[in-house]
Amino acid sequence: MMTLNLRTDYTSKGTPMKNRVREIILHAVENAFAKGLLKAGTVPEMEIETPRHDHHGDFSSNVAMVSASVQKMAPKKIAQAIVDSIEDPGGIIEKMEIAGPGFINIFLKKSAWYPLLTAIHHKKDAFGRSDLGQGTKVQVEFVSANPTGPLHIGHGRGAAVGDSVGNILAFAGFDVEKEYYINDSGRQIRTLGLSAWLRICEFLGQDINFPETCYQGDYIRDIAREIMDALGDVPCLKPDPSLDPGDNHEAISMCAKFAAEKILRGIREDLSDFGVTFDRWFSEQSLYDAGRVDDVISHYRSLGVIYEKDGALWFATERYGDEKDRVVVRNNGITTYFASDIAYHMDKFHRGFNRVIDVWGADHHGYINRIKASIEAGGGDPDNFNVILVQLVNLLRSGEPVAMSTRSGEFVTLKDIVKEVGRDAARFIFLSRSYDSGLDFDLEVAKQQTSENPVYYVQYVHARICAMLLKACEQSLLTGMDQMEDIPFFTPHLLLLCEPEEMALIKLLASFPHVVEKAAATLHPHVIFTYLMSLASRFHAYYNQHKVITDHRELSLARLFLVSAVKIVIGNALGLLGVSAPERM
RNA sequence: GCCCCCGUAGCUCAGUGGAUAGAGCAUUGGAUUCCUAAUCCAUGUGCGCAAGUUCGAUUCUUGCCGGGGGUACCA
Repeated sequence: MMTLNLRTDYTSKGTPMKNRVREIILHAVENAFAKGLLKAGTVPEMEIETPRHDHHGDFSSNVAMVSASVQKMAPKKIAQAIVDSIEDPGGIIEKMEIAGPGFINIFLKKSAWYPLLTAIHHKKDAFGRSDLGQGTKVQVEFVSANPTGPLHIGHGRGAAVGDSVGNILAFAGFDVEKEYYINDSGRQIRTLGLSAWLRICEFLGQDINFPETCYQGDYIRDIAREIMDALGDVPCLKPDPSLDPGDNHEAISMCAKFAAEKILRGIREDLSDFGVTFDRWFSEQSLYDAGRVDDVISHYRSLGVIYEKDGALWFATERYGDEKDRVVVRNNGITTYFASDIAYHMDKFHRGFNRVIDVWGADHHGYINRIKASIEAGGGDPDNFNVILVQLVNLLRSGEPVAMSTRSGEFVTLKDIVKEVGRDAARFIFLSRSYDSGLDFDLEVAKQQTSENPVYYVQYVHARICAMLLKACEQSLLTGMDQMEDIPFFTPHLLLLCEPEEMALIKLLASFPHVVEKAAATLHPHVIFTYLMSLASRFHAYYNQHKVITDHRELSLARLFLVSAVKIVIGNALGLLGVSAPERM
């Protein structure tokens, strides 16, 4: 079974330019049918693609090749018939060539591209938006770390991915809600309470054997002290030599509640410092309190999907493709996490989400099938549930692995990382690779303000352009920073933009909406990263080769118009990744 | 054993059913009287192996090899 069984019924609108070319080609095929150059019929599924190489044109179509079997003609002859039938009322085509095995390569006039720059200035921070999602309600749930300890670097990657996927989907026309699921129920929370309680007893002078299964980190001691300060007068928190500390259930549950709330506040704060906020924090305990878990169990029991065996209750997930059936209530009467997960995911769909996306660590992949099974058994469509599995992060310092052990409590927290390397650098690196691959995160590299660090490479573009706009203002080329965005009253002579580097930049800007759609359709934020790197590279090359502000006033204005369009797109793309676009560096 | 991810340049990784597979780092050599050198330019015998589908496969399928993660009445 595919991990990411994506819905494919979101059709890309493509870029306006690509669509115009598509229409011209399709019209030419119809003409060729009418003229009898080709056998009339339907046009097979064809593509208008952006070729890798400039000398293959601005766009290229494989229509002749995919038509070969139907037409029973050589692709090149079909291509010739189509090219001979082209009509171009808008006059956007410079020339067409038939190349390779039968590609039709289309070269557009430079003038065809200029309106795009105006469009970017009009749309500003909305440039790149689309209605791909058509308002589909989608929930992205991510991080959802248990409130038993601080967030670590793996959570950081999940946070960056989930937040960015949410941003991208919203930009692509989905109605997005971001949610954090709090596992505030169950054994881990009890263990947390026990850990804190034992530390308290230790402080109070009792001889304690601190079990390995308890949380070892120093933060537990800090919390224990806080509990003593805040609740020291509560009777059950007094030492009682006649009672084994592990049996003081009242104290343990009081400590658990206090500790979980304290840790959760820390998590919220760390995420907020990381630039990640949620629309909703959903408590697992609230499902139990509302009886939802029991309801779900009895519901599925009545459907015959949950059955009793060996004193436990089992969910028949194997019927729906899982490896084996799974326990929902153990023979000691305690529910498993799977039970509340079923109720939780049912609740998501009941809340009206048409699509549910969970971001999990890759070590949880075994859960996908059972959750899908529970959705299908409940009459839902498991394809509306997607799991993004985020592979592990290797934390390095100058190429050497940083020792991390959750059990000993010695690990670098997300907070530490953000403090050391900064929010922008951390987020950019987390999103620099596909989450399908493991990620090396080197603290020293992330900290460096040099070319080795991609975040500065991209942010520098934005800062450089801002500096230019400022200079233009000082020279009275522009009357204010807003002037460039005041398009209805001012459009420079864009025909002056005719350098190859300028055309390359404009074409790259034109592809941004398509890049966003691709990122949204595949749920892959690194697509935005890759785009940013190539746009930044194009810009820096242009900057080094051509002066924007020159003695030639009209040319300067046209170039400022171009680079401020670059600034807008860089800003929009960085925003999707949750990275800031500084005005100076 | 079974499941998931990965295998592309010395290293870290993008990418694609098609026409000459890219970037960063590293190496070596260059560029600044000039809008920020956190920059640019030059520099490369690489798609793990083997079958299959296809007009065409690095891309899709299967098998194998190698790395990582999972495989509890744990979370």
